[in-house]
Amino acid sequence: MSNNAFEELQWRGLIFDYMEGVPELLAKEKVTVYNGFDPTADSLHVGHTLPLIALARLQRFGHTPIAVAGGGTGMIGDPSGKSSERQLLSREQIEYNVSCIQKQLAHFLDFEVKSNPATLVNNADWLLKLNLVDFLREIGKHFTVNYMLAKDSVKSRLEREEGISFTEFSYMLLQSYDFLHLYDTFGCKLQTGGSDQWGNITAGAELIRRVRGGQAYGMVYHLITKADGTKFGKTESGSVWLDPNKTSPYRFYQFWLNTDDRDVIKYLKYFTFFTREEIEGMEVSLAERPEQREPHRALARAMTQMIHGETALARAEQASQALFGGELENLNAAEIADIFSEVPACEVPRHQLEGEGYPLVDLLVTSGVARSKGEARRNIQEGGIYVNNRRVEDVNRAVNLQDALQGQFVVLRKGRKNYTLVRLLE
RNA sequence: GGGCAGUUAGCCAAGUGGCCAAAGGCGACUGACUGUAAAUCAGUUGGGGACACCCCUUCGGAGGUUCGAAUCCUUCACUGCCCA
Repeated sequence: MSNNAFEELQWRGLIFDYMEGVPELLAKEKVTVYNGFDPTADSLHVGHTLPLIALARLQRFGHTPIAVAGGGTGMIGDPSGKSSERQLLSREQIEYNVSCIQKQLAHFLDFEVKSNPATLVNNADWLLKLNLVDFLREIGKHFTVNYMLAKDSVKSRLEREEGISFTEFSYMLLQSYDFLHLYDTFGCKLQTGGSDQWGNITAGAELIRRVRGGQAYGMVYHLITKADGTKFGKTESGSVWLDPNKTSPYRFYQFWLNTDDRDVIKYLKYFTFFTREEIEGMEVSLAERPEQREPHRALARAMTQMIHGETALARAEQASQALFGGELENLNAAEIADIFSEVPACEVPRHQLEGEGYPLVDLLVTSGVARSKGEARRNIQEGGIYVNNRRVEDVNRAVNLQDALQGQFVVLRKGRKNYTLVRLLE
């Protein structure tokens, strides 16, 4: 670990831009720093963890973190980084989302430490109380429309035909007000965020300077990019969430394990607490023994443990080994049930497999492996379907009781790594 | 309220009376090669079937013209832009 927070974030490649004076501030003072999180869904996803972990890093250097759930700003919608106007969420939905993500936010920070305990707040607590006329007089007066129009988030939308609503246009005022409020209440002097937040953050610092004559700072992180140009944090089945009910620990583990070689070292720096020496060691391993995928494994292990804990990690690893190792016949019923607990499953009455058995094409559809019989048939013809890890050659194959592992399960697989467990019911 | 433009498959986008289950691109799926990577190459991508052949449904909704409509007409809805 470096001996100063800024250097630490710097060598990890996190910092995209910062206001003048930030390195000195972080070196000399114990700073109260905040980062906001939008309640656009009922769970955070992997992308959110970057600024969140960064907040935890800052706390380890003695700074005091504040995580802000955007229960108030979420009512408006941040235009930053969005190419079109967003649908407003209902108030109930936002409140529910806030309650969900607050639990997740709390997981990363230390609230017990005496010297610099973390704080968790919801900006609905102060924003919803605002009175429009007062707000326009006290806050709005400090911003010129010219200034606001010059912000990237607004400018890019003005260039498009559909424009930007007054609602979203006003967003930066609310976020600026947040900063001011936290400055007044907690002495918060630094705001962090993704690089798309630069405009909102500088607006807040500007407001503090004008209203209080105070000096506040901003620092933004790189948006996470992928070498193949696709969006980080998405898989074929959607976003990778922190909530285990939305993304199972097994899938979560697999998400990290499948990281592109070109990105893996970057992610280790971004997301994990491995030291510089450890990461440099993995860089060597990647160059010399790429097929071992040591860095990928380390990344997947660290992230799964951090988010889901030791037990879930052990299960995810065990499942991964069994699934990609192949030998299913040697497992007992309890092991199968355990390993495949992470994998999509369906239930089928045992009697359907009696005699001739259940046509595989139909089983693929009822189990959700294929969306239609045509697709199922195609998948088999292409050689992409496996029953108990054995490739199926015959489109007309049926699955019968002889295929049942331990008399209770049938394991379907599509392609290299899409497993589904069929459970037989009495 | 007025004028104009638009609404085609997961997305973008061609098609403007039959040869249209609908070009092309992206995405996605499968295979080969591999390291559960990348790149590359090949195939597939509305549904159903007795599956190299047939049937059904789909081009914003409803109705109509026609032997025949994604394509023409009427009407409704929605979206965008401009004017008030």
